[in-house]
Amino acid sequence: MLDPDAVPAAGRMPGGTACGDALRAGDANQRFSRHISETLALLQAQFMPQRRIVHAGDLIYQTGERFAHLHVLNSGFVKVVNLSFDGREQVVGLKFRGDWLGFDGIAGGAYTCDTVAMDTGEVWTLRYDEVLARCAGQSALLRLVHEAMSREIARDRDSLMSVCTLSADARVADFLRYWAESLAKRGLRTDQITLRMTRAEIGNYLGMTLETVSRSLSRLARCGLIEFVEKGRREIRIPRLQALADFVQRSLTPASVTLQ
Amino acid sequence: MLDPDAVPAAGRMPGGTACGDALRAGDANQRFSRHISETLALLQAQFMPQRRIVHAGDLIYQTGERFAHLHVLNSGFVKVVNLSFDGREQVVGLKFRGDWLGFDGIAGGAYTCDTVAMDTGEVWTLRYDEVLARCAGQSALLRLVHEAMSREIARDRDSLMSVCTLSADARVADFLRYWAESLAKRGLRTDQITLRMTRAEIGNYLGMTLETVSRSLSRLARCGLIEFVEKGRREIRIPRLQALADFVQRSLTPASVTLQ
DNA sequence: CGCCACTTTGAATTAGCTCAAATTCCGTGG
DNA sequence: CCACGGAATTTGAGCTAATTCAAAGTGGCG
Repeated sequence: MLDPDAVPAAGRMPGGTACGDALRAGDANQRFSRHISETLALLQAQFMPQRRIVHAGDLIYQTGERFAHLHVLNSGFVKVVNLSFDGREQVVGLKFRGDWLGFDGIAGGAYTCDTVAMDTGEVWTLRYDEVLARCAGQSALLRLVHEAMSREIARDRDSLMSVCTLSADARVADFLRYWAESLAKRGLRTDQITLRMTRAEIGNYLGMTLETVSRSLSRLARCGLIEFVEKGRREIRIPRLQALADFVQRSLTPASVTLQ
Repeated sequence: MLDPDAVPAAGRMPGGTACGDALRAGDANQRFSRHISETLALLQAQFMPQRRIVHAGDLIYQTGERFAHLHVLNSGFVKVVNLSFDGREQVVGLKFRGDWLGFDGIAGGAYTCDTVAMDTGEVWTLRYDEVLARCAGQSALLRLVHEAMSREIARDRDSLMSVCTLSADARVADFLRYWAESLAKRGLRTDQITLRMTRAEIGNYLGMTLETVSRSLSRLARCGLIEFVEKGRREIRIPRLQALADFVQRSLTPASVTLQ
């Protein structure tokens, strides 16, 4: 039987204690949260963006649609879905408050994916030509846009690494960890998260079947890394976020400990 | 036994003939090739970039290194490798002439991956602050940089989709198709390509083992989709690029035809 | 209340992995 | 020029993680 508490602070930074890491992470999250708020404030002041309330299932933009606008998520959750012309659908990204949408359309003049709201939220829409024009005068804005694109590139690579190197259980654990971390960066609680996706969507995003997602979640719950909040299995408690991260680590050591 | 010629023009655009598609693709490639040349000319004129010759194995920049420069590949081939702190290595991208390197470093002030030359080539290095400064005055440059980032985002998503939705054989076929297409876009011949990567590197990039890559290549060769140019199995002939693309399509239809 | 979408779990199957051995290629030094 | 050694590749055989197929179970909502 696996004891998730056995390896409490799997050594990342040689000198750092688990507590120290947590504090530092907390600082970083606060900084990021402030960064988001400042970004939104700046955009609001500069652009008077068109605001739109979206509900679960609403399309924000669509593959093939002519690109003319960038969007910023002020609240809610969005999934990014790539469609191949042969009919494959692939969830390729998740977006949270403060994230930008639509960069994919810049190069070809048309969006290359669908973006779908997974919950009620507010999307701000900016004309790209206006963004470009103001970037010229305002280096702060320019930096901000570049940083957003850069983050997206780095995040996409992490996704690929996760899919390519982790087992199904570890991928699901890492997905939950990522989701919780994204909430933490926005100043939200992370001990309890509400998945806005079905098992099928999660599986699609992680490159596995919905049954495997379900089994992995059950295994993670069985050994106490997560708990299902009664009634509805979309609500998940994460008693110790670090334990999830540790599990991902352990799952790829040679002397691999597995869930049971 | 699979006959790859059985489905010569698997319907993509309803009204398009295979020939028409090829011509249109040819046009697009020429446009892109010109676009690259113009980009390089513009950068050369604007920045007098520092030029550096790299050889196979040379590191262009490294994970953790302070970010201050963007790079543009003037010639050669580069792989982008993500390193996780727990020691995993993941090839997350391939770069060709005209591609930019280093966007990942913008957000955090430090590069988040290694970039390694796979062949002799020339890298141009630009100071990021200088790029920013000139972007302010020159909308053409600004557009250009944004387009490069946008392309990278779109491409990364395609990678993820490929890994998540395709079988091993299809993934290898799609990898070869992508490589050939990248050459085509740069005005190079695509009927014969020299892989600059070992089976292990390809497998890492595609999320499979080196043995599986080898087996898939053998299968693709057995049914005539590719041919090994004698002496050394790095050189691969692709008699009909479209046949490779068709194979990827067919491999995911319900009535799936498989290699033998 | 009953339908429908989602989820869980089991059993059988399989694609891809691991381990192992043989082969080929290529650079190096005699 | 050829022999040697290490790295890369190929191929086979057995195994296993994840898939597929199937059958319940659960919850939300009209």
